[in-house]
Amino acid sequence: MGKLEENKQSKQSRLLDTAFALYTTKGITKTSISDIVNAAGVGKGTFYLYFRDKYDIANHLVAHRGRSICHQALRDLAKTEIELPEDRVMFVLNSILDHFQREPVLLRFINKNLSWGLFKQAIHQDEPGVEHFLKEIFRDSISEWRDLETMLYLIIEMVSGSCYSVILDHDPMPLEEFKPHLFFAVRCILKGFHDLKTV
Amino acid sequence: MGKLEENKQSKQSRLLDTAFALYTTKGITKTSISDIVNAAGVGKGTFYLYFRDKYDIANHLVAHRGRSICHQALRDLAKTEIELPEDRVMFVLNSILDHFQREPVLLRFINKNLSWGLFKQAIHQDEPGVEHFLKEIFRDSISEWRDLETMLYLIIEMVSGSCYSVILDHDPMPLEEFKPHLFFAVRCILKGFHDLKTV
Amino acid sequence: MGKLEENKQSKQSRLLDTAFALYTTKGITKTSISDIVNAAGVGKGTFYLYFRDKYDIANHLVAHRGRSICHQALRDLAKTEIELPEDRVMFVLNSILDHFQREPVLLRFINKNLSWGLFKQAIHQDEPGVEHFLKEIFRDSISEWRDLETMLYLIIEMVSGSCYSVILDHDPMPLEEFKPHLFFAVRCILKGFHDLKTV
Amino acid sequence: MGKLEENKQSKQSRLLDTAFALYTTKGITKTSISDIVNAAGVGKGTFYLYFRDKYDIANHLVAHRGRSICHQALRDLAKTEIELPEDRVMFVLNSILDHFQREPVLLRFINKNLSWGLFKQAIHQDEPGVEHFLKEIFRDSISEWRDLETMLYLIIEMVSGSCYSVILDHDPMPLEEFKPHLFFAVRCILKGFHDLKTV
DNA sequence: GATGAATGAGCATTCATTCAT
DNA sequence: CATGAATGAATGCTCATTCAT
Repeated sequence: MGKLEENKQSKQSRLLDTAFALYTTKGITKTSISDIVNAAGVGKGTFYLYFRDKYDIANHLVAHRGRSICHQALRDLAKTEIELPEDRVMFVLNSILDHFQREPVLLRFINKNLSWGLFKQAIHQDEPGVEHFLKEIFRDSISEWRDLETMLYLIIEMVSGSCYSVILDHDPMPLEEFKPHLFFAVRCILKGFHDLKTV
Repeated sequence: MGKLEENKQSKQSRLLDTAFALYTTKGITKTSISDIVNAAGVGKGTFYLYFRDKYDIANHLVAHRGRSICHQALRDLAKTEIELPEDRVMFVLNSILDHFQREPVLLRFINKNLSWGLFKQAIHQDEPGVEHFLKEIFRDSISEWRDLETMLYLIIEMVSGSCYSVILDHDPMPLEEFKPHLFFAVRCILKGFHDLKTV
Repeated sequence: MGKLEENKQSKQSRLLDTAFALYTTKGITKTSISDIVNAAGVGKGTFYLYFRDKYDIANHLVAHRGRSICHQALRDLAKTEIELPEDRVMFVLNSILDHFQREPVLLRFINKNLSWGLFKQAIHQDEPGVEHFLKEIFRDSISEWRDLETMLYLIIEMVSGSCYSVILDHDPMPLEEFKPHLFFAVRCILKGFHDLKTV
Repeated sequence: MGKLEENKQSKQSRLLDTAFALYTTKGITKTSISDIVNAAGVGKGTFYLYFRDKYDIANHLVAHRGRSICHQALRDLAKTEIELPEDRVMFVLNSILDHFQREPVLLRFINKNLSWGLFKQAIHQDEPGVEHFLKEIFRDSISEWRDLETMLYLIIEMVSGSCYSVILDHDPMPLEEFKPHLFFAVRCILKGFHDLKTV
C-alpha cells in the first residue's frame, strides 16, 4: 500500500527538516546524530537507513534548498517584462539576496557553498541546471558576452562573499544600505566585460 | 648542544608551528590536541598553559600568518616606483596571490577567513593595522575615493572567494590564466568608484 | 525461466549455502544476519522462520557437512578390498584428510568441532551415527579391541588437532610430508591398544 | 616517585585480572570492554592506555599464564630424581594436567591455544623458551630422538585436545580415569619414535 | 612552569529482533 | 508464508580536561 511508502517519505523528510533546524542553530559540528534523531523522534538506526552520515544529510539539504531558491528567482523573473540582460542579472541577484534576507539561517548554512561549487555540481548532474539558468537570463544575447562564465564566477564570488556578513551580521552595514554599492560594482563588471566584447 | 638549540624555541612557538603543520595536513577537525602535543614533544597539560582549545590556536595562526603576508606585500610595494593608486592596489593583490600560489596550504588554512574578517580583527586590535595598510597604498589621494572601505570590501571578497579554488584546484582555470580576467574586473570596480567620486 | 530454477532451491537451503560461504570468508563473528539475508536474496524476517540465530545455522552446517564427509569416506572404503581393521582406519583417516586438503575452508569452519563433539552429537541423535561408523570399520573384530572408544577419541583428537594448522598453514610442514609421521603415530597407538587386549 | 609507577602497574594488573575473571565466566565474545573497566573500577579510557582491544588483553593473558605453568612444571621436575626422558615427559604432562584440573577455568580460557601455537610463539620471541624447555626434559639424550619436534607436536595436540572436555566436562570420563589411557597412548608414541631412531 | 596518567562523557555505528503489511 | 522498515540497546573508541607530582 501507499501507506508504507508515505511513512518512509515522512521519516526522511522529518530527518532533513530536523537536521536543518539543528545545523542552523548549533552548527553542523556541534550537532550529533543523536541530537537529530532525538529531535526528529525516530530511532537512531533509522538515520542510517537514509543517510550515510551527518555530512551526507547536509549535502542533500544544500543541493535541495539551493536549487529551490534559483528556480524561484527564475520564476519571478519570468513574471516581469525586464528585457536587458544586465537588468535581468540584477533582478535575479536581488531576488536571491532578498530570499536570504528573509531566511538568514539558510544563508549561514549554505554559507560559502553557494557560488561556483553549486553551479559546478548542478552542471555535472544530468539536470539542465546552469545552462538553462543562463539561457533564461541572457536569452539570445548570450553570444554578445565575452568570457561569460568567468565573469559570472567573479560576480557570484563577490556577491556571495560580501553579503554573507552583511545579511547575517549587518556588517559592515545592513543589506539595504549595502545593495547600491554592490549593484554598482556588479554593473561595473557587467559593463566592462560587455564593452570588451562589442568593441 | 643542538638539543639546547631546539629547546630555545619557546613551547608556545613549537605548539603553533606543529599545529599549523597538522591543520594543513589533516584538517583542523581531524587534528586532536593529543596529536599536537605529541608532535610538538611537549606535555599535554602544557597546551592549556598557552591556549584555550584548538580553535584558539587556529585563530592565533590566521592572525599571525595573515599579517605577515600583508606586511611582506607592503614591503615589496615600497621597493617599487609605482605611483598610481590603482596600480598600487594591483601590485599588492598580485603579490598576495603569488604568495598563496607558492604556499597553497596556507590559503586552504586561512580559507575564507582572509577578507573582511581579518581586517576587522586587525582594526579592533591595538596595532595600526588596516588604517596603516590603506595609507601605504592610497597615500595622500585617499580622500579622492568615495566609499573606499566598501569598495575594498567588495574587491577583497571577490578576489579571495574566486582565487580559492583557482589556486588550489586550478578550477575553473589556472591562476595565470585567471589573473587577466580578475585584474580586469578589479580595475572595472576601481574605475567605477573613482569616477563616481570625481564626477 | 532461469529465475524459476534458482527459486526452486528452498529458502532454507539458500540461507545455509550463503551462510557457509560468508562464514568461511569473513568468519562467523564478522558475519551478520543482514549479510546473510542480503546475499541470499531473502527477506530479513525469513531468517527467523528457519533458524534461531547465526549459531543455529552454523550448527546445522557443521552437522550436515561433517556427516557427509564421513559417509563419503565409508562409501570409498566399501569399494576397496582392505580387510585389516588397522588398515581400514588408516584408509578412512586418509580419505577424510584428503577431503579437507581439497576444501580447507570447510576445515577452518568445522575447526575443532570435528572430533568427539561431532561424534557425541551424532550418537545422541536418532540416527545410527557413530555405532554404524565403527561397525563399518572394525566389523566382527570389534570385540578384539580394548577401550575402543577411548582409543579412537585419542586418535581423533591427535589427528584433528595436528592437521588443522598443517592443512591450513602448512605448519609445521605440508600435509604430504606430515602424513607419514602422523600415520606412524596412529599405528603406534592402534598396535599398543590391540596388543594390550590380545595379550 | 615510585608511587606513580606503582599505580600504573596496579591499573594494568587490575585490568588483566578482571578481564581473566570475566573471560572465563562469560566468555570473551560476551565480555565487553565496558564490562571490564566497570568491574576493574577504572575509567574506560584507561583500558586503551594499556591494551589495543579485548583480544590484545587476551593474548597477554594466554602468554603470561601459559609460560607460568610450564615454568612451574619444570621447577617441579627439577626437584625429582627422574632420569629417563620418557618418564620426564610423563611427569611434566602430569604436572600440567594437574594444574589445569585445579584451575579448569584457565584451561577453558587457554583452550586450544595451548599446543603448537604457544610453542611457536615462545620460540619466535627472544626468550630461550621452547629450546630450553626441551633441553630440560631430554637433556643429553636429545639427539637420540628422531623427528623430536614432530613427535612432540603430535603428543601435545593429542593431550590438549583430548583433555579439554575430560577436565572441563568429565567427558567421556573423569581425568583420573582417563590418565592411564592417555599416558599409555603417549608412551606408545614415545616408544615408537624412539625405536625408529635407535634401530 | 611542566608533565602525562587518568578520566568519563560523548560519539558514530552496528545489528538482532519485531511486527505491520 | 514472506517481507523489510523501524527500532534502540549495546559497543568500541576518542579526546578534551583535570590534577597530583
